[in-house]
Amino acid sequence: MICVNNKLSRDFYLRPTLKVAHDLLGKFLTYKSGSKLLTGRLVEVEAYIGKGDPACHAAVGKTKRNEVMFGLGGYSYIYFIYGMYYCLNVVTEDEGFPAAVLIRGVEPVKGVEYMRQRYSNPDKNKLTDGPGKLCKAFNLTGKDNGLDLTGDKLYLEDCGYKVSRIERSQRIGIKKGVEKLWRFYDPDSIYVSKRGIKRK
DNA sequence: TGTTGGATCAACT
DNA sequence: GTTGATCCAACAC
Repeated sequence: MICVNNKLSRDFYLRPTLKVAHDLLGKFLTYKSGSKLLTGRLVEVEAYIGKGDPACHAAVGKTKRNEVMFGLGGYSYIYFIYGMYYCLNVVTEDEGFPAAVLIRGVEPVKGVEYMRQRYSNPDKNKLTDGPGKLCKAFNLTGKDNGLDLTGDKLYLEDCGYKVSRIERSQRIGIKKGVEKLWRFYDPDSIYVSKRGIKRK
């Protein structure tokens, strides 16, 4: 799949978060790690919207950790969790409205051998089927928080790929706001996260 | 200054 | 189905 400089514009991210989440499926995520180019196609995402969403980090108000979510859409929000993992989010909507889309799963497209190097088990097959795993594979950490997604370090592109089916469900791994059907995924991909499959 | 729990994953039983 | 790994932001004191 050839894809040259077709980055999603700022306007893409400034739309309502549920629309952005839905439209992100099938888009290509690229990260430049040194001289390496790492790319994956999005297959699973979740929306976290505003102070009224109890599962959203912004529900407690603006803090040092979540402040990028309060800013303009089209930036990365990366946070550390469970002492071991990072999670990548895409900030959405206008400045002052805190919302983001969590990237939960991608299909590796480019740089797979480099992603594999980051795991101790060299035979590991599924490297990007889960939010913590894909950050590890892409070498995304706290240093990449707040990056401009219309820039050159970390960005999303439309490569003309069309997802044939999109399904919707409850979000995974949260205790509050469980009733909202704000998770979107491609049911035909094997890179949908394991917990995501189990919890149906 | 101290405590607590989390948008996870892998390795167990 | 359960548990351990392992950090830091948030909040209570």
